[in-house]
Amino acid sequence: MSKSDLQTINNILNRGTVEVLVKKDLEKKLISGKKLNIKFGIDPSGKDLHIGHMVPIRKLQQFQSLGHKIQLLFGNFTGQIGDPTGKNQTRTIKTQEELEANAKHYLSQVKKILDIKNIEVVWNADWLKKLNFADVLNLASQFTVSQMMERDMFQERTKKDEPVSVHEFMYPLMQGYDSVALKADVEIGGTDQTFNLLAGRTIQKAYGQKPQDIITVPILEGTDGKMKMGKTTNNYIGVNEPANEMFGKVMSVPDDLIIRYYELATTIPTEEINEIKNKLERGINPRDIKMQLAKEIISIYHDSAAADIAEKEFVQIFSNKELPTAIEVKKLAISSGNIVELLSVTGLASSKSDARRLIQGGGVRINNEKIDSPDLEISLKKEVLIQVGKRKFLKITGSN
RNA sequence: GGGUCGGUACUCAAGCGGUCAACGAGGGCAGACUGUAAAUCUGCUGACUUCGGUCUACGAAGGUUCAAAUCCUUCCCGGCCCA
Repeated sequence: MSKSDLQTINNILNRGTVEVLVKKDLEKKLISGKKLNIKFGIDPSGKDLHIGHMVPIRKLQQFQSLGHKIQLLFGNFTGQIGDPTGKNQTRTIKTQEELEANAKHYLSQVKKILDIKNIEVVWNADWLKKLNFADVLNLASQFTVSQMMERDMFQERTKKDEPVSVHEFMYPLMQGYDSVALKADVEIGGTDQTFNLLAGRTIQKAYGQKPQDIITVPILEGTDGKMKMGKTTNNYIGVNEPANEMFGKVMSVPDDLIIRYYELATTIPTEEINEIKNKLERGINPRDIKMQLAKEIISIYHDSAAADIAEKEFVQIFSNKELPTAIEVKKLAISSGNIVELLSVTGLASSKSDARRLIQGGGVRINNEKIDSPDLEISLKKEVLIQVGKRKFLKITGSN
């Protein structure tokens, strides 16, 4: 076993993990060099991923680099029920084509980190839909109601007088049975998955298998630094976002999250991160460190050239308060128009009322001059530059 | 099945016949300051408007009333307690 392999094993077990159960067991397995089945479950809803989603993916990549088998499991069966982690909405059943498109979309995003040619993609409906009621009862008999209710989320919901449906108890059973079907040696998930991951161990034992080890990884906080990264909270950095967007978003992350982002969202070695930590403690401007971080992240999802350009652009717009190099140009089929109308049709404001509010709040500039009247008529004979807030720029030209 | 409490905007949460597009808080957006950090301060936060208003919204559908988020009826959904 090479030195770098040992390094990777150390990373697997210690970097960016919350819990590793059973750590000694897993360590032994890893050092033995035996090929392991590494399971990771995905909800096939076809969403766009953000760098928070990539935290466990990065962990998978570490396993992959040691030659272990990555089993990406699309929960097309479980997806119909919905993990109680989210809101208890009845999911619409998706067609086969939709599911496949979603999986493709998913893989196209994780391939920036994972070698997707070398993974096994599986669908849990393949085995779950074959189970009959007796099988389900057998699975259910592995747990007591109190054990189920121990799950923190159920506790919370009960405390808040929110409903918990019986079928939600089935979710960990199914996920656990998935581990049986895959003969998983290790399963990875966010800390919110701990219960489900542990259920896998119980159920594997019931089926006479050696229980999987589990690794839980942190849920990355979003750019607001408070809530977990997500689309609904609008605090995410999407992996498919343009480099400039990424740069700005990383810069808006609160200072005290810099190290966490380094640990969870980059491949910078731990020793270097410690150096950065030292620098911060010695009072270096966190802004400069954050710029490094932004470039680091962009290099992963774009490349280092794009990262440099994004940095220049950022300095230009926000430090020097100059215009961006490239501004989108929109052509309209009119020769002039009311400013409120223009803001609304170009999407710079979500409605005419919104446009009026923005103008009254002093957030709109035309050709670099602040305007204050919503009745302004704008001639489009020449190209007009509209700026809304600090970061929305648009050039409009008319029909003649 | 019985009892009881409840369902209000992105979230929490007031309001309990007119002054309610709906108090307040959080979030969001914009402005000042700044490092697009934090903290702080200010304004805005349903849509349309000839800026007079108009329309749509307080679980759903009906009804009472000049007037309903507020009262009545039925229905749907949920919590808790009892069985």
